[in-house]
Amino acid sequence: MEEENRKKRILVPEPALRRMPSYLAYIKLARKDGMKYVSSTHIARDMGVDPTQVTKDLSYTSIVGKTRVGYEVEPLIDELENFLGFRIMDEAYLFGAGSLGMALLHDHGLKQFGLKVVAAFDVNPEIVGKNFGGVPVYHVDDFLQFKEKGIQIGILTVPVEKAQEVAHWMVKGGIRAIWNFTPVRIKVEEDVIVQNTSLYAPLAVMFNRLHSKE
Amino acid sequence: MEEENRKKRILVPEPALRRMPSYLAYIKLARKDGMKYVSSTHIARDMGVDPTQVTKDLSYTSIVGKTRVGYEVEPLIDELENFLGFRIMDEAYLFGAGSLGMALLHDHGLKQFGLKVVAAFDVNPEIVGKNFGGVPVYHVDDFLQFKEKGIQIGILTVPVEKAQEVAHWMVKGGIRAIWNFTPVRIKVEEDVIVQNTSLYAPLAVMFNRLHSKE
DNA sequence: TTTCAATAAGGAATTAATTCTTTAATGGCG
DNA sequence: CGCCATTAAAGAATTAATTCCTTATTGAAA
Ligand SMILES: NC(=O)c1ccc[n+]([C@@H]2O[C@H](COP(=O)([O-])OP(=O)(O)OC[C@H]3O[C@@H](n4cnc5c(N)ncnc54)[C@H](O)[C@@H]3O)[C@@H](O)[C@H]2O)c1
Ligand SMILES: NC(=O)c1ccc[n+]([C@@H]2O[C@H](COP(=O)([O-])OP(=O)(O)OC[C@H]3O[C@@H](n4cnc5c(N)ncnc54)[C@H](O)[C@@H]3O)[C@@H](O)[C@H]2O)c1
Repeated sequence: MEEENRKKRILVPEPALRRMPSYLAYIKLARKDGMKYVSSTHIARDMGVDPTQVTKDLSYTSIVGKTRVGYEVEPLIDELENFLGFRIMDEAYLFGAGSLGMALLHDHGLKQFGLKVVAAFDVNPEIVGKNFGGVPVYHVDDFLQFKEKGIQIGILTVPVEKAQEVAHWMVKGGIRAIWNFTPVRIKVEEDVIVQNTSLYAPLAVMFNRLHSKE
Repeated sequence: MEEENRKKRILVPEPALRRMPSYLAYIKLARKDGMKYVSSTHIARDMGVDPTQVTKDLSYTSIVGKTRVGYEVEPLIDELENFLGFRIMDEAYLFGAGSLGMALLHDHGLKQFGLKVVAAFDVNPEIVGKNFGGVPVYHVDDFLQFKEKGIQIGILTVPVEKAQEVAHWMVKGGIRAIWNFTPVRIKVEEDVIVQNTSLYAPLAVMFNRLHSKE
């Protein structure tokens, strides 16, 4: 029983987690409009989703709503940001400081969501040794020396044909969670977390839906 | 019966569609390595997914595999690209030519996936009237004049507080599919396709999984 | 030639996610 | 004060997605 609990802990469903930032964004807009309470009904109506889904999603957090009025805006924002991990600043390494990697390096938004890139790794001699927005770029071969720093998150923005190899290297150097921007899915040890962010995957869905309308 | 068919046509599951580009990327790598055949077993092993899922996903296309050897690489790439709509060039308008919008405007990758941005719309007088990489920027107020062009796809990269309003405007001007990059979900007519691409949503999942490991 | 291991593919079973239903609470209105 | 409409929340029912199971096929090895 206990073993089961440890292995198959009840996780928050991934679809719910992925929707939560959209609630957060909505509620922040509501705050800007001076609203004190928001209800799942209103959230749902404005976002075009099912109201019980909003309720259920929010119930995974420790937020409790008030019957007849909904959720109090300020505490809801606090709780959501905490729950989603946007309030604790996690440090991360970036692998592959090319056009996408550089964009992320300069992206102010990341910090707002609790992620701070503290170093980048690349192979290109033109950028290794330099600094970009205060973030130093090292040669990827030297990465293992950074293992003791204990940083757990790695952003993968290398060319697709290097993705698997670099992912392996990342794990070897202590990375436990990989934010993968390459179009391929990488194979890593089972306990390493991978989140794929394929920019173009939504296009496949969009085209399919659009074209299947005749 | 027929009515039911029209309304609730059997669609390819969205999760399957979202995975397909990753198969495509993988198979292109295989081709580069000179492989003539790939099997779902190998794809699955290398990508760390279930082999029957690969088979089932590919079965939504018209591809047929060969027992004992797998799928022929060249036809599989052709069929996948066609099926995903990456071979037909769709034209699109971009709304909000800010930092993200500009990046997409200059993104060479888009064309590779069958999307061509032919015009952008903004309100900023500093960029309205100018050209960026051959793409003219018009004032968003003038958008309705473009309706007759019949372009169906719109990319939404305006500030979050303008998202709903601009989305409405897009639909009014004939847009039938919105690629939404803002963190909020927008509400539009039921027959308008929306694909949300929230860059930071995967972070929520990653943090949750990482932190729930104690 | 025969056997065997690897495979696709269809359908069944299972699991996950969403939507529906019911209940209880309560603020606002008459 | 008493009703009513609105809401959260828990659990049931439904639907969607994934994984498992079975079958038939076939290239390669013995
Ligand atoms: N550019 C985009 O808009 C975009 C969008 C979506 C996805 N992607 C994906 O992101 C990845 C990177 O794209 P990009 O456009 O930035 O490519 P890029 O070529 O501009 O950048 C890749 C970087 O990785 C570095 N690199 C190569 N081998 C390396 C190694 N072994 N270790 C560390 N670094 C290494 C290169 O030196 C380069 O700086 C690709 O897989 C691409 O498919 C890019
Ligand atoms: N920059 C990023 O890396 C990033 C990443 C993920 C998501 N986003 C989201 O994408 C959106 C845009 O981000 P950004 O960083 O490019 O912002 P930005 O402020 O740089 O750009 C927004 C652009 O929209 C224009 N605009 C404003 N009102 C408009 C209107 N009514 N019609 C047309 N255009 C209008 C502005 O003039 C500006 O050019 C935001 O919602 C943001 O949350 C941005």
